[in-house]
Amino acid sequence: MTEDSRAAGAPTLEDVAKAAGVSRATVSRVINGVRNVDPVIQAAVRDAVAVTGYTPNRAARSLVTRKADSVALVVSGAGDDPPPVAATAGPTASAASAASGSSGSSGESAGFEGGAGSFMTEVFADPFFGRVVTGVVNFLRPRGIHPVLMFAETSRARDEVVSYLRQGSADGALVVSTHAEDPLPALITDAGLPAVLYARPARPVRISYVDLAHQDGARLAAERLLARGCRRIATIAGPFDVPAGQDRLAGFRDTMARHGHPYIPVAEGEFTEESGASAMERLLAEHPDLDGLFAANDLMAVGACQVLRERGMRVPDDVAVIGFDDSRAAASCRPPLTTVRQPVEDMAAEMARLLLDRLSRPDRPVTSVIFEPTLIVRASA
Amino acid sequence: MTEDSRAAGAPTLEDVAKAAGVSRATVSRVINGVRNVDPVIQAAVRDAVAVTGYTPNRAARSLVTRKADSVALVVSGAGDDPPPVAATAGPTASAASAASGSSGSSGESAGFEGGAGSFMTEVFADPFFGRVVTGVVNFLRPRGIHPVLMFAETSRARDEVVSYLRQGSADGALVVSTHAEDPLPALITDAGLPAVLYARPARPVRISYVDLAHQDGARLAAERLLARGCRRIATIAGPFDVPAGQDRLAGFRDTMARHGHPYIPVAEGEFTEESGASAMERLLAEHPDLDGLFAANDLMAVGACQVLRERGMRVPDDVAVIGFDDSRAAASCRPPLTTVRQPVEDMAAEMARLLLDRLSRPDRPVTSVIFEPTLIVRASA
DNA sequence: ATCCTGTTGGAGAGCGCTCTCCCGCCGACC
DNA sequence: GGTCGGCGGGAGAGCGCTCTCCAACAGGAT
Repeated sequence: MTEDSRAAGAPTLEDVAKAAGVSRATVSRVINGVRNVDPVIQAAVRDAVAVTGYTPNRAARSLVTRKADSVALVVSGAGDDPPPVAATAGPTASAASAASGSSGSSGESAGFEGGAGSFMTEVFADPFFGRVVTGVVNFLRPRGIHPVLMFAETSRARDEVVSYLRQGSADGALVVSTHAEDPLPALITDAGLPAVLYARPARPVRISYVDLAHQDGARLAAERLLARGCRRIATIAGPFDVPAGQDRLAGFRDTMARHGHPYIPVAEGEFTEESGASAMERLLAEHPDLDGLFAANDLMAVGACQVLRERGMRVPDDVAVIGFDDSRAAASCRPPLTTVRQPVEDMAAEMARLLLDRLSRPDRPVTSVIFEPTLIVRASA
Repeated sequence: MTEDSRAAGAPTLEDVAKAAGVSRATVSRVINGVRNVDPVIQAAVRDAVAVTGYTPNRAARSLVTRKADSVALVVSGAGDDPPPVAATAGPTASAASAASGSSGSSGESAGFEGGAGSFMTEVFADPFFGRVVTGVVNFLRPRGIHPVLMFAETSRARDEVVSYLRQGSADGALVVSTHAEDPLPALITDAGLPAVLYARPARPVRISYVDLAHQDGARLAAERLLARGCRRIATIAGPFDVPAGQDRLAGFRDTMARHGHPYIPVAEGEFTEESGASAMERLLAEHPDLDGLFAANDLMAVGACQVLRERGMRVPDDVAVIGFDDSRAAASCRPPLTTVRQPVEDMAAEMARLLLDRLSRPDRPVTSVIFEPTLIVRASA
């Protein structure tokens, strides 16, 4: 408790004003640095603030400014709605679905009420999300804005997100969908609430997003494999129902075709290590003489490398392997993975920038930003 | 925009009251379910709410209730203060310090202003934090409380956390320190703000925390190794300046001593895979005939296993290995790691419970909770 | 009938802040 | 010397909500 403040409660503007011998309005002006205030009075006010230990009350300020100075950082999934057509609900770029059945792995712990533990566990299993948080926080923090973490994996949870935003608890939302066909973006825009997505939504929504030029990334990978001299090249694609999966495959095929390889063996994976391993096995069953592989993400590449090693095939000597994302897994893989870097932190920061932009000028048209990938060359290709 | 609401703005209680033909107070009572309200009027109010599309304004509510219905989830580090004595600043239980120099790994990305990217990247590198979030969110969500993510790795950032709490933007803090000697807990309690820590602080602070009975966990590991018939047992300890490191070592030593092994080779690690590997090498240099190993966390155990494999020593046939934490790394290790399970999700949920408890009854004495670990037996021991 | 108790709805006072007015003062210009 | 513009400060009206008080009324006991 600071001393001479009134009964119990924290000091208010009124208290500071009294201590400084000025009006509330003047204190407010000094604190918010608005309009000219006599330097002498300014000093007096600052002293009074220090003496009283005053901190502005955020709720009161929010009430009148109609801004919360916080944004919702939403991790959104497909959820419990009746699935429309394809029930495959594959995870999107880089969000592992952790179908791993490894016994004893944490999973949902006992005594949980929500039972939604598994979704969150999945989300954090992939280092991708941590990179997003890093990028977002780095951008928001210097601007005095804080992210509120929310999960929207059920329709109930989605409603809560929308309601949270409508209450004015957050000024807007940064949404990372882990699944295609995520209904949340539409819900948010329908409610007229500002939001920015990570990655282009599967079905078009009038909403801004940040994405990667997946096709270009796949092109880089293809060119690298070809330049290395690989001639019997296959690819492990991401889920076909996810834009990132489609685009990476399309970009890879196009480039290969343009270089005289119209037919490329493809196995579909789900962006997880396990699915990468099994895809590799399927590929090898039909094409045991492969000498080059492009996996649509690092996790699958790691799974593929493991299978190759078990088969006694050396990477990169027998088979050159290229991943995608430049996740931590890529660097720690044996051998370290050549991969297409997705600048996740920068992209996340851009999401935040777009959102704040939108907040300050709501009239502005909805804009999106596409980032260019780069090839990170390591040992595997 | 909902229809018949007034000019532009969202509908308010007043609007609903008008639509329902009652007073503001009555609408408020219906919405908050307080006191008896005639069922007929209740229905009318609910209809009016539906018609107007009313959502209560959180700021206005917070202003009068003096509650934010949110808590700060703070990841705190040692930061930029002059280090007191030991400059080692080891990471605490389960938070990898990611000193990994693997080229090209994300790290801080270009163009960042804060430059604090690396701290966050480190934090998320360990699945531990994701488990904490899972536990916390699972507990808070059904109660309508949301976590605001904050990082407190510099003294500036710490001040911002305190200020955030003092503003009433969050009702309290859940603090996860990644380093010993973290000044944040003291700052928070000095300001009279409610908080709960994950893990007992290195220097005693009057603050509640949730922790694991590390010594008991170490005892389980020791007993398991002994029961297996191991007789030449060593341990890779955590940093000596971290309570978790000390306790796990003490518990292990005690149990071994009680079973006639007063001297146990010890190598200090830093809770990272790399430090575990190098500790293993040091251990083997002096004791090439080891047949049992207890590593103070899974990451170090994984590093140790790698070294053992490189030396041609089989796990568990030549050397039995036990880790600690039951992190994802334990399950995905080859061979899967026998480990001491730390129920992180439950512990995190308990943190949240303790905090809410404290918020509802601030007079209550500060209480802490210690969880009991369990041994998870897999292939490595 | 009268009184008292219990129940239910309304009036209105704030919560702490911002921001629009408005007013007083001073210097400048005619 | 008068008028006027500009600058700096105060007064006060809310922002949307909760909650205390009070009034109105019903029903039972006296």
